[in-house]
Amino acid sequence: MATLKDVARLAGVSVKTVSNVVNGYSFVKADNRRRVEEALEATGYRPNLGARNLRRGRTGFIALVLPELSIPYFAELAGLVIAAAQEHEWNVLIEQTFGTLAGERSALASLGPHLVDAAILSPEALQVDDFQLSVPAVLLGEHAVDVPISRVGIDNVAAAQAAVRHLISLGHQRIAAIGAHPHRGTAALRLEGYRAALAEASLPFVDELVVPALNYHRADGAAAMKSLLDLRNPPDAVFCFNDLLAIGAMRAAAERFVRVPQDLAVVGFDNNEESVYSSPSLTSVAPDKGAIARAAVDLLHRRAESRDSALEDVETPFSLQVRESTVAR
Amino acid sequence: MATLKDVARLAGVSVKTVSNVVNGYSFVKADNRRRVEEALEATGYRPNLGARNLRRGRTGFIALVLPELSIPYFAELAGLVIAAAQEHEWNVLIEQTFGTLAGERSALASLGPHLVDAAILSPEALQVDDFQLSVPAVLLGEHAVDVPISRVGIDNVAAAQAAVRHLISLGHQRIAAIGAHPHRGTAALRLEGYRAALAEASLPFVDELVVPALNYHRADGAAAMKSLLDLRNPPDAVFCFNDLLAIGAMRAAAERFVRVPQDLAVVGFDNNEESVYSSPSLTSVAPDKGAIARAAVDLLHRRAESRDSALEDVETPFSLQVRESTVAR
DNA sequence: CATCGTTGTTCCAACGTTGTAAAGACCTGA
DNA sequence: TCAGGTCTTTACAACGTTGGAACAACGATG
Repeated sequence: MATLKDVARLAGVSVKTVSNVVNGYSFVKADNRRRVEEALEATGYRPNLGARNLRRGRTGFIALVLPELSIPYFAELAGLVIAAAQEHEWNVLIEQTFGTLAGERSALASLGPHLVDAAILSPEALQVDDFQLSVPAVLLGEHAVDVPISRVGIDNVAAAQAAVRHLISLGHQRIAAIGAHPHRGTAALRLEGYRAALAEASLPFVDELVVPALNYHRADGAAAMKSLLDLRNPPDAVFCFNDLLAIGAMRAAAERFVRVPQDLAVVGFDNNEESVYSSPSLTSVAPDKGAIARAAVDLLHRRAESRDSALEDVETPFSLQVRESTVAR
Repeated sequence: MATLKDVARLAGVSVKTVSNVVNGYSFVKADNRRRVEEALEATGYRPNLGARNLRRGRTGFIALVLPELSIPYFAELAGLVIAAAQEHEWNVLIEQTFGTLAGERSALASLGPHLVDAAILSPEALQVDDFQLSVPAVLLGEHAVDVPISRVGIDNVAAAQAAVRHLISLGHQRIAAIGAHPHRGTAALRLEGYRAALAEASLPFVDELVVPALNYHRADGAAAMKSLLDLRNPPDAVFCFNDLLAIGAMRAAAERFVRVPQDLAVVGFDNNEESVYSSPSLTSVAPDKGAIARAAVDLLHRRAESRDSALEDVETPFSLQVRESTVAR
């Protein structure tokens, strides 16, 4: 592989002059510039990014720490983050934590400042003490704990409230929630939104209608739904804290011959592509994932350029996509 | 951030001795080793991978070039590749091509030997001439074109044949295929398997029952299914070349009040998690994605270590997961 | 006591790049 | 012609690491 040295020899100039041409430095004589460009072409020179970054004191990578790529929300987000990072000449290094404390700790530990210039984190279990970061970082979703790191995400309380309001406006009274979680920050906020919507409609908050879910996978939604259908007095609507739970819930309902939406209305959260094509298609809270990805990457870029580190809290927009899984009673 | 120099100063030894300790060199006096280890601990030293790799002439990264992370098959695969790469101390750099020729070319072009040590490719449109690679590579799926690069994947002909045989064994006679594609290697092979299964059962190959799909997204499956349902004599079963097409097809069928599986049996390919929870759940060809990821990474590791470059063609196992979308007529 | 091999440590160079400073070429106007 | 400036190019060092050679200390051997 050709190096600057090779190009320089071929063009009959110094290494630095070639470097200057490559980096678009203005003051290069037309004649030399032409010769260098020809030599670049002839050798097929490509800069050694490792060496360049070593010299420049950066790595050219940002980390994206997320639970699992097999969760559609994170897969979609990862794709958008990669695209956004390209704008700033960043490559993305994806670390999976599988939502475990150990996984998240080890991911964070591996993030030396040598490996990445910055990090986007989507933690689920981390404690305050764990956030000893050596690079600029931004949290996605919500502050699981009170920690001085910037954040990008939607207003989870308002979004959950909008979802439940929608159910209430359709005439549902006995509305369940699936996805309560002891440590997850977003879960607490969505529950808060659920509570608020019930309260403003003077509907009672019923303990047995709030079902926890540990992993937010389809299987968890199915299990939770089964337990709801086993109640003496089952719900007529259910708000799931993500689409996978909702898909699992709809599946469980179908297995019990409970019809969605006639017997049971279902709302999800995340607006996965999958939910547009399910039968019935799923009403879902739709965060603007592209906006989240861009905001996170841009924020890190600003942070990495200037050393100022004011905390930011970027609120991205969301909407409610109404589909077949919710109809008026 | 601490460097070897800092640690050396603190421990009162030379930089190289610290390097030796870090790299597990045997001949270090117990006393020095202890002091160095203490200093490493105290400074929280983490090696600068960029510098190490520059010196060692490697990058520590492999590229994974795929169409889109928002396609569940590739998202799941990416997660598994990341896990497999970790075993060899490799990080994974994901490049999305969106299945376009331009995207694939630019991804390949950006793969200088400085950026990655090796590459895993899942091309869909590349031509023979494009495969001028500067690093060891392996193709996933199938050789789109006849090119001297190793490959990892299942026997697509046999897999498709098994899927269609299954439909035939259930008594279906008019079996459609969705997913034909002019350039995609796997599409041709799956079509071949479809043909073979029909032939061995002495069923006619009917042109109008083979529907092309350009992007293998859910929307393409829905569109294709609609065109099939518009036929004067619609099929009683359909074999889709991936699960997304099948999900779209099932959705389109539902919109026309065609019942799956009673009126129409559907088989997919890829065995996405999504297909286990759809209603009805989807019968699907299940490649062993973990085996594919491991085989690809291991192959590249062998290739990167030793300079020998024998072509390999690794066939990974698959199975047919029979679910609700297929029943006997 | 000289020699040897083993063990342990250090010095130097190099990976490919770019910032800095300095040197060289060229032009302008007096 | 020369001083003073503007362009243009170069030499050198450095980023943090490791391979190799050189060197030093040591006990064992003859």
